[in-house]
Amino acid sequence: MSQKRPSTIALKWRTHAPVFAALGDETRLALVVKLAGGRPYSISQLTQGSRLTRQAISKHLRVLETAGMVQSVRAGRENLFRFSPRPMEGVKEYLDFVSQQWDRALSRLKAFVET
Amino acid sequence: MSQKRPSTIALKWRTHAPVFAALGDETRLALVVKLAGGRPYSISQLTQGSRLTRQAISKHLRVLETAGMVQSVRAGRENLFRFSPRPMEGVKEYLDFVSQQWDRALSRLKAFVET
DNA sequence: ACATCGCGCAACCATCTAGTTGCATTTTCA
DNA sequence: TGAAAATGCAACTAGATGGTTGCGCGATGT
Repeated sequence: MSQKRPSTIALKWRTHAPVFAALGDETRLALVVKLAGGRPYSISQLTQGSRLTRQAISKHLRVLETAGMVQSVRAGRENLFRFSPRPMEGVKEYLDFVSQQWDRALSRLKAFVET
Repeated sequence: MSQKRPSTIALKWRTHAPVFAALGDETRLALVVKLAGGRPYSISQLTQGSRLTRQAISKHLRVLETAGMVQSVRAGRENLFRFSPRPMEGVKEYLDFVSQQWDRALSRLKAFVET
């Protein structure tokens, strides 16, 4: 948890923003949660229980795939999608970085007030 | 080991998705990082150094504000914005939850393979 | 062999979004 | 008092986004 990852993180919103954007849709967020359960699902399976069309789900999966959060493998006539954790880890690091920034700012403020 | 707790977290993408969406834009992500530095900024100050219009920045700040990530206070003729950490904390929790789900899935898979 | 399942492609549509410009309003300060 | 600064409000545009429907095609199972 305490890896010293310096300023390489700071200016990478160019790579992180698409991941956040991919998570910014309720449908996609639900898909991510389901796939993070470990089991791969086909498009039709993921469509089951959602009142959306198969095409809609398919499009959402494409978005997640281009964001790198999901990988697809063709298995016969069906296309299996499985979760891919790396982008989310990157995004978590980023949020931790911002939180740290904020916490340090508060500490400085507190130190200043107490003088 | 299956805690029946997670329903408090699991089904909250309805509240988390807007925060992710707010972070899903490069401009807004940059604004968040800047404001997380601790110091409050006015709209004009935040516009400085960005090739966007003041109105564009203003709109982005509105988006961040309705997502709860930023709070504004009127100070004379200028409007000061400061970072608000709670939504980001919630989102971090959520990502941790998904990661845990994934890690446990991997553990189960490993245990299964090793039998 | 053939019906069916799962999928991709394409067109189409409505709405949202990011951005602009123009103008009005309030606050500051010389 | 009056100019300039900081903001708000409104209208508008181009392009992205989320969703649908229709059709065609390769894989599957009986």
